[in-house]
Amino acid sequence: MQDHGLTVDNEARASGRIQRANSLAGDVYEAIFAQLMSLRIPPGSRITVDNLVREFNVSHTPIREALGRLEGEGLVLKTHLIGYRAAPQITRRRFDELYELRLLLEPAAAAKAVATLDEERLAALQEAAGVMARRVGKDERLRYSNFARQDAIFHDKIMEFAQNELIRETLNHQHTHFHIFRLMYHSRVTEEALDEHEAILAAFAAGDAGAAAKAMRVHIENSRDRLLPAFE
Amino acid sequence: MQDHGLTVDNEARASGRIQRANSLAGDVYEAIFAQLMSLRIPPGSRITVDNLVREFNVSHTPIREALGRLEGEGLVLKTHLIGYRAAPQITRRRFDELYELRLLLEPAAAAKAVATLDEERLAALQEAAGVMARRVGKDERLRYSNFARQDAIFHDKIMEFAQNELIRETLNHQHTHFHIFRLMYHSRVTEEALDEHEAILAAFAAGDAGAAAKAMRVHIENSRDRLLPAFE
DNA sequence: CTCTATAAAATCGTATAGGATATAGTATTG
DNA sequence: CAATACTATATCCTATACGATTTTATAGAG
Repeated sequence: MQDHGLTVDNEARASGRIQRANSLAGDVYEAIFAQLMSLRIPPGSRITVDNLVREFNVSHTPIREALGRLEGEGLVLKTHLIGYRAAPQITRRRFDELYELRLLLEPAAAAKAVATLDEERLAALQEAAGVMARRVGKDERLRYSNFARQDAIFHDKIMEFAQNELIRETLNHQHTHFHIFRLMYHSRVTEEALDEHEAILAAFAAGDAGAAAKAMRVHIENSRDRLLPAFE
Repeated sequence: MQDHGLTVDNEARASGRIQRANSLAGDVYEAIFAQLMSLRIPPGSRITVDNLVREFNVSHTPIREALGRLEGEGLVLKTHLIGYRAAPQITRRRFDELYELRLLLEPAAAAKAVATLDEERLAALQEAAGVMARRVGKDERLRYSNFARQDAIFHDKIMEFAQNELIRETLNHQHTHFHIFRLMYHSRVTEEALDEHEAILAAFAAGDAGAAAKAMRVHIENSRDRLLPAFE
């Protein structure tokens, strides 16, 4: 048994659960994915198999398989006899397209989610909205990172309640690219974003589908406008 | 040089174009993809690496890489120590979700496309609408296959004119799954579908965005209802 | 005859070595 | 100094071996 730096699941073995350890290829996939999401591999940079072989202490085979999978997800590009590289940073055009997509899907989802809400779900949304974490600011960078994560959860929870897994997956997939973009130009936490989340919550609490859709639309449009300066 | 059965590009060599032959992994990917799309590998069936090794006369490495890519695209699933298998047939739930997604995106795209139309584009749509090929029926199965292809082109062209590549890619990606579903329960060509295409065309020709959106919505809803019996 | 347990076969996952080709940098030559 | 040739590096692909796991076949017990 070789010692590669990837996470191993000892818990599964210990707790008598079904023993189906992850494949090495799967672990490698997650490791590279994490590096892409954390910008340790910046957009557009080259990714060589040999470097990963040295870094993870793992053979070529699982690495190629993992890179293939990342290619299929569009997070990594491949050129024959050149090699792999991280997907380039999002363009202005792509940015606009993404927000157009979000505006078509998320307000409708918000409206649809209203019908499925109960006490418990509302509470879950309330927590995810990040209203609590509002004034926990010390390290600006860390604070932003928390905000980004909570924002993602909030939107995803709404998608979950809207009961369309396909749309939810589609948006989550796009979110990975968006996440990287947002980290590159990591801004500060905007109080407005939290206010907008509260506005959406209020519409949910009131059970007003139309208001929920509108609040979501306003939120997304404002979000877009807040990020737009990154392209200048 | 080994002799595997995969397509090689002699044209590139002949025509003095930039010489960048596909990688073997790329060829293998396309070969497997084609087999999935043509049902030679039916939904849910196992895909063993060794079988592909024998079939293509290619070593493990490029095959694993190609399978990884297909996994990333969701066309193939992998279970550790069990192996790969083709993605299962679409469920009723997924079917509904897909049509909900289409209804959110395609009518809006149709409306948006209207503004970009000119003579040339209208003609392209007219051709793709399949009005011409209406009465070219002999072999029912072949005829349906033609219809399916033309239908896909028609919808994609509209997405192209709507100028949102992200949405276009998203729908195209889903279409691969849909295509497989439709082939499994391959029905007959419905004259109604062609009528609906003409209705969309008429709205386009009139430059009426609202009517285009509505015609598209009606078309998608009818398409859904026509396929629904497959689940009973 | 059915069920269980063991053994054999098939498949997957991993690792390693090496040949072929393309790119890039360096050195040599005109 | 410029152009060409060569070397080093990196990549892709192949081949092969072996361990681990699952599946299948077979034999024995109830």
